Amino acid sequence: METRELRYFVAVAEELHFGRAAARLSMSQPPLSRAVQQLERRLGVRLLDRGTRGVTLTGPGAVLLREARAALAAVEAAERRTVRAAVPADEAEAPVVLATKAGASSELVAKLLDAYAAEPGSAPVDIVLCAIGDQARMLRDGRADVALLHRPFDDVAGFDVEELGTEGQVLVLPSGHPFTQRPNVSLADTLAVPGLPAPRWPRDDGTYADGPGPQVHDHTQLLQLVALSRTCVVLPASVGVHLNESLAAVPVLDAPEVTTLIAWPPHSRSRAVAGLVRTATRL
Amino acid sequence: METRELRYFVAVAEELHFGRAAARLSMSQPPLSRAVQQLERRLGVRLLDRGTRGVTLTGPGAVLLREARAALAAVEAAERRTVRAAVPADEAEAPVVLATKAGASSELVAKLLDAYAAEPGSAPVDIVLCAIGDQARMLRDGRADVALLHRPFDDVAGFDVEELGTEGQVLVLPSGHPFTQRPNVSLADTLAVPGLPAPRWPRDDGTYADGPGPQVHDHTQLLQLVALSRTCVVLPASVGVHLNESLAAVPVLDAPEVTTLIAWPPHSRSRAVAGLVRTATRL
DNA sequence: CCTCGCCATACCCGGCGGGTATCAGCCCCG
DNA sequence: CGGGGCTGATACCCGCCGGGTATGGCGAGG
Repeated sequence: METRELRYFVAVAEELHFGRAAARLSMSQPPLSRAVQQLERRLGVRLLDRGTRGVTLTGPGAVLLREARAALAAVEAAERRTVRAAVPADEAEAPVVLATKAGASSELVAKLLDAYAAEPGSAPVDIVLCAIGDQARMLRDGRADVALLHRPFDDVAGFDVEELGTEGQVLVLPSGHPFTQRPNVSLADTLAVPGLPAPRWPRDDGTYADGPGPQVHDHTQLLQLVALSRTCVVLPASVGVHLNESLAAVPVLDAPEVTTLIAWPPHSRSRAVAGLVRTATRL
Repeated sequence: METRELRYFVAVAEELHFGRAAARLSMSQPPLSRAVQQLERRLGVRLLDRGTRGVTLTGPGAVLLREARAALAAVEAAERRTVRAAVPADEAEAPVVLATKAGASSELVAKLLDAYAAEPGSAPVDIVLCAIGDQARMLRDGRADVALLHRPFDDVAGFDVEELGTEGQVLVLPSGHPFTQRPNVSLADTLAVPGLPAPRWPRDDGTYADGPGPQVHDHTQLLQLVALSRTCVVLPASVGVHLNESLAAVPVLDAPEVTTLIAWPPHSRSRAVAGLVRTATRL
């Protein structure tokens, strides 16, 4: 299988429409149809059910969609890491790229960067602030060398990780909301706070579930919407320390513990990544 | 980057010789040279140093070799898993493929298979006995669904794993060897047993290190060579229980503990794999 | 029953991947 | 010190295949 075929199939499987997929690929529809047919014939597997109203995935098609995304990410990672391994030859030092969630764990990041910079022989660190869920993608396709993730929210499958610490969660509300008088709440309470529907996060494919809550993709945006009494949200306790006066946090007693992890791609050989991980685990 | 280019580069990088690489790819040398040049030009990176006597890898070239192998394994896995997702539709049940080291942990495997078969709704299990180090490769490229590995020997990077247990290690000797009189030995003793050089295992690329010991690639072969007084070896204690009379085992006091793991590819969605893992952790 | 939307088919063309023949550098050896 | 025999690079040609346009078939909806 060539990566071109995988890209074509992924486009069709995501759009569920040959015409739109062809447009996305900047090509015309017939060669795309033909390429997918050839792929199906070569594998001996029907990947798509062609209805008269668009297309649906078969079971094997769904498997291939998932696997093809992973394979394409691996190919992209190969390309990026090769190119990045080449530039430092003439430049001063290869910076290591650390991906972290925008608006989360900022004091942890600051401490980590300070401690690592103090290490002898440490490399410069580029920080990339990601939208929610993007860190894993960046790590997978080679745009980042190392990332801070939060279990159970982020998908850590396929990475090497070290745990950095755990914390409880709090319900973040606009200040003045009746719940802010209470010493704590339960998870059940948080599911249906009167007047504040839960926000909707992007799914892996970038679309949003249906529902009343606002669509959000990063923490800054989210906290702003909470301050505007548009939504409320359960977050790790550490976000609570720096909330401004328009926001309040109430501990959620029975929420699952959140574990902050430092993650890196398997087989990473970078001395800088190793140093960063070692520093982080000693914090 | 197309997988074809990656396959070409990997062939050249492994052979370090365009002619042999071309032969391995069943093509002639000039198009192969051209393809690799195009790849280098497109990436803007020198991957190989062409000397008059063959070829050597540059730093970025070594990075690409490692990344390209992983990417190609991911593509192969995508293909295999897609095809395998298709057949069960008409067949009775999709068998789940369990890879395990030939000659190791046989009683653990037997217990696992019995326990899993007793579970309601369990799928048939195909056992694949691998040469040393092959389980990880089979798992990576989709030939196996789940594998039993041993840390720190096998490379578990990139898999999801559960620990099944740990054990010490023993030195396996031909019976009658003077060391068999001792209650135990130290790791230092095992490195230079008089007359019994350590065996040589295949490296990742299939070649062997230089040295006096015999070349081995699986446990059966290995134990036979020990019985013939050709070598001796440090192995997990569980192999000791069923040694025949021509072999003897002595505990190695300061050898690292060996952890038996059950491993599966990240994002595995198979109900059978999940059941097998659940059964294994309960043993 | 007609029409519209969607995917498949038919056909053509240009580029590129692959082949053969040959060149150019370097080491080794006589 | 010069030639032969490795090595990889270059030159050139050809056939296939990936891409384009035009059109057909077919089911859903009005």
